[in-house]
Amino acid sequence: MNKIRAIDQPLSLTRLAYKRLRETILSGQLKAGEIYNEMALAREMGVSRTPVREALLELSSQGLVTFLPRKGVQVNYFDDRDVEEVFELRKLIELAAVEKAVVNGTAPDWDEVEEILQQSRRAAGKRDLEAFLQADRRFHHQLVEVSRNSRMHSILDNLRDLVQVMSYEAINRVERMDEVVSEHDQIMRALRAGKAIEARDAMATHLDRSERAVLDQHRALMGSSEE
Amino acid sequence: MNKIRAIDQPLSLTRLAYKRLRETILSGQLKAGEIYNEMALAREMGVSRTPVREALLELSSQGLVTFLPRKGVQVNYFDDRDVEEVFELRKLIELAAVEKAVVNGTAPDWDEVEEILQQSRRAAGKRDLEAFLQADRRFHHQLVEVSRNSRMHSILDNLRDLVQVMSYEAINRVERMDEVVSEHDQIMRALRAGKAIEARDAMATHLDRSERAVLDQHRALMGSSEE
DNA sequence: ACGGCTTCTATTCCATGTAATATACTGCGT
DNA sequence: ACGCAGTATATTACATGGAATAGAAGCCGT
Repeated sequence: MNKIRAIDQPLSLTRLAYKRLRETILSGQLKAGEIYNEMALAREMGVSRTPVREALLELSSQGLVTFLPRKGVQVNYFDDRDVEEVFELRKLIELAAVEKAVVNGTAPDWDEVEEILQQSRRAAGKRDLEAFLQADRRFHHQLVEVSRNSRMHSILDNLRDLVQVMSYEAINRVERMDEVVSEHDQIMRALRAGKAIEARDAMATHLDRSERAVLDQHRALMGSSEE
Repeated sequence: MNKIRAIDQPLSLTRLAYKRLRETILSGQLKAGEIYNEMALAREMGVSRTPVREALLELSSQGLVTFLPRKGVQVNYFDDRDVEEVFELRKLIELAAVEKAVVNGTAPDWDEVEEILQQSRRAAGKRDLEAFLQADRRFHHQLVEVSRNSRMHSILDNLRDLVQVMSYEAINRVERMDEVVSEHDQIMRALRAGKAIEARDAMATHLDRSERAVLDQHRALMGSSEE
């Protein structure tokens, strides 16, 4: 052990504030485009301004909020161009990841992914959006996991956050949940069969469809989110 | 204009502290592995602890420093695995970027890149490391620029920072400077000729060689940077 | 001499105070 | 009624104060 990686910072108010703020943004409780102020946020969570500000700083460098100098902190909103940029990156990373996964993956890895797939299938059956999103996230997460590149991993996590705020309710359409499950299934089958090209193609199809779903929703809401 | 992007934050002490700290790290003035403390850094640059801390927070989320809870802030050091991770990502991004560049690039774009190449050639001739690094950076920067994905851009900037601290003096070997110029030349020629595959291959070769140069230097210094 | 306990110190982490500033509002003059 | 100036207010950006804690150093007993 000659390397000190990000040490556990078990409970720090900054860390806590970060987690809570991120969740409230991802869940849509803090609305995109709205401007909030540090003091109010701090009061609401019962800590001082400092840890809240530090948490917001981190969220800012992840592209979730923007500091508006003497006005407050704005939860970012996204246009079509943003969606395209994010999905372009996801394709780069995740397509490469599945190809690597075919080489690196072992049976236990596949069993793990299979288990996650089961969870998302159950969640889709119960129409449990929260659980579904979580399982969906873990599925993609796990595939990048086997490619063993921690930086790729954290970039992807960030991109997933962006996708989630870009489209909190896009996936809510019931058909899409089932579609996603079946698309994941196809990826999984190709992976187990060791077919790199097929796996890659299946992932590409999946990401393209997800992108389209997000874009369609954006268009549907057009005009309502203008400032 | 319906989109407020990162507003200019013209002069803020935090921004200023960030720039200065980043530069001192990239230039090796703050040494990898060493632990510094906020107050001393703040005193040295004549501001209070707050802006310095906020700057360090940002550097931390970019992976340049690590907060060690009651000890100080450590400038990150990197092992072979880190080098591999970073270059794996660079390849993903930059190879895709050159392919897109062939499609998107216009004559003015190529002229701009050519101009940058000239600068790096001159810098290499004069053995001016500082100027060379800057031109080298601009070269890669410009190629990603034409792919018009701002997020890809900022990720690449971050990766370049990491490469620079991983190997401040690696490129110092005079042969490598000349090699780099010639490798860039080859990429450039393929781009102008509109040959996507060749451009991609040339970039792949370039990145592979750069990675090797960094790894070689790491191996050469083996043992001296152990803690 | 050495191990364990205690004290001290350095440093972050969090809280709060202060000043600058952009925006909104109010009132007056025309 | 409308525009403009002046003022008030809300909010950050920055500074500083206070508390907790991890690690080092010293001390005592054996």
